[in-house]
Amino acid sequence: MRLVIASCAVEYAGRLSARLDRATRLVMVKADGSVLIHSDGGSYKPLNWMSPPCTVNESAPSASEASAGVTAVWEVRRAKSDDRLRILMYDVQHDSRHELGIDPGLVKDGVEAHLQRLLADQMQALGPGYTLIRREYPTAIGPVDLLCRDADGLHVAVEIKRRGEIDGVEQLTRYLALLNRDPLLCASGPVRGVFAAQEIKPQARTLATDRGIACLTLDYDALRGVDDAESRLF
Amino acid sequence: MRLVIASCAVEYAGRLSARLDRATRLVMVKADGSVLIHSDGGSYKPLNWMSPPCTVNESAPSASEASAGVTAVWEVRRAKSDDRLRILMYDVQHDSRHELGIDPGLVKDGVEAHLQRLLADQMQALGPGYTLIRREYPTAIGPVDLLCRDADGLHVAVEIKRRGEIDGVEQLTRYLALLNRDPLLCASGPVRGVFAAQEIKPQARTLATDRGIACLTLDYDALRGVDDAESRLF
DNA sequence: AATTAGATCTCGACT
DNA sequence: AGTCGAGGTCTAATT
Repeated sequence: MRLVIASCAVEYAGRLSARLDRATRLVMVKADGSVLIHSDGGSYKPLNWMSPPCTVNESAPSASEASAGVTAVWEVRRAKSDDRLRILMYDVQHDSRHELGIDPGLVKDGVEAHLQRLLADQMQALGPGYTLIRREYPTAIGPVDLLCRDADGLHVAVEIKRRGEIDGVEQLTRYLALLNRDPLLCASGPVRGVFAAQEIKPQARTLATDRGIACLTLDYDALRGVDDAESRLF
Repeated sequence: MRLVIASCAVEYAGRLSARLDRATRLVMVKADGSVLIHSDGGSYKPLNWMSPPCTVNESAPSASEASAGVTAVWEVRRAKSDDRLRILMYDVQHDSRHELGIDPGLVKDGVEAHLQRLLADQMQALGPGYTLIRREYPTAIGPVDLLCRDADGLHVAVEIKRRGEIDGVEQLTRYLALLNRDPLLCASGPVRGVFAAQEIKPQARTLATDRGIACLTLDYDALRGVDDAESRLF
């Protein structure tokens, strides 16, 4: 990885055209040739960049560029497309190279799938007397996260989200409409819905309640803790 | 901006939990307190990060951490949420600080709005005899990009995209269905559709053609060139 | 402030 | 290889 702190101006031409007027920025060149131009604020998104695979070509400025103070011109071209990034370097304050090696990568945890697995293992979190029929119960419009039976023998469809928002409630509503047309499922009574999420937005909660859908806030750490404790018994 | 190249391990806890096992990476601390952890590949997205506003607290490792080779522990906390990023620093190969100042920011060009403006100014790009009725013609389901009349006096709805994909065709189809129920618009004949984009995906073109919607590939540079030439006349 | 739609989206999963 | 859906989405415009 090469790190350059320099006063620079940038032009990009690809899906759109964009330019950065002269200012001091970080220019990061990764081992795969990708280039990122960061300012000292904003978010994790660079001001401008070129995704790999691409090649960087460093050249001397033209006479007119040199007279304007440009000390080097970087041409970054993306392979297999005509995307182009032109960096005009003025004062270079810092320039260093570092060997990083390949990265083991990010290990994620706590995704929706994990919540589903944890909740499937811990039906008691839904209430006493719940039993799991199956995860990913198939319907014509997609799989229902969990299909269960409650203490009274009624079927319950559970939709699990990391963050419970209004479209999740809509999704569950569609499933329920479908499930309630299945005579096998609603023989003993209507199929109920439970909207389960780590965090449920007020709007989603209001809509769910209005539609007779119960809301359940999931405590991920508690679910995981119980699961760990149970697995330690063996 | 502070740039640190170090062997480090990272834990993140927030909407999800994630960790990075020990490896050499770039840790970037921006002036606004945000932290980005980059490997030597991937895209512009960091492996892990903390968005501003947040605070970085550097402390000494615990005895057990120190015995494992940890030289410093960075705790990054996001204000107004319990998001937490813990960075265990091992070998620090590089550590530098740089004053960047505020950035003038990216100036964009070529967005959908610009295409719309250019095409509205250059009705001839649609064909001979076209006249503009209005941009952003309002309907109950949203504004149509351009509503025009062709040489035969028939109304034409134009949907403009940078990249023409299938959902853009669906969008235009919905507009056309609505416009064709307006007796004022389809008095002289059915309202036609034109799907205009810098690049039209084969699937979108097939669907559009199948629905009797014409496709128009926009040459942004040509449109802009003509516009510039025209503005130079004044 | 809250909502919506676009993004040089990125990223992973699945077909 | 292409498509689809979600994202710690982010971002800007609009209500």
